[in-house]
Amino acid sequence: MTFHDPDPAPATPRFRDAVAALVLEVPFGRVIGYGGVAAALGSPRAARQVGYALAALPADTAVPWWRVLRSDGTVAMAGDPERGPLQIAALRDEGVILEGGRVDMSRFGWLPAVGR
DNA sequence: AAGTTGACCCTCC
DNA sequence: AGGAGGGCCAACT
Repeated sequence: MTFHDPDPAPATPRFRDAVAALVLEVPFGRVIGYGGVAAALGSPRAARQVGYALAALPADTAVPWWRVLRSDGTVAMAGDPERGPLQIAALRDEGVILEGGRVDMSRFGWLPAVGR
């Protein structure tokens, strides 16, 4: 008997996949912070990596990347002429209120395994 | 293999 | 309240 790979090395970065999987679980009308995703993945300090993972998502991804906001509840790429307004519009379309370009994380914030 | 980058976060002035 | 700097971890060149 040969020792086949007990754990097939992920050809693709595992963190990105984990981020995508988690964000994919964010319900409609809810948002989560980069730090929240990072903490859920076990690396509360890897908030930047979360943003980086979302940036690497394909354009046709099913991952609701627009539901991921900064810790302050502001849109990370609000300065982006393309995805900026697009993300804001998507959030408003889901019923998420942006007061002064800022979302109340205490209200719309969602955490996995906690729900509320 | 080492250095640089980055859709962030926290602390200090 | 606003602005600047350093720290972090993972991926890329």
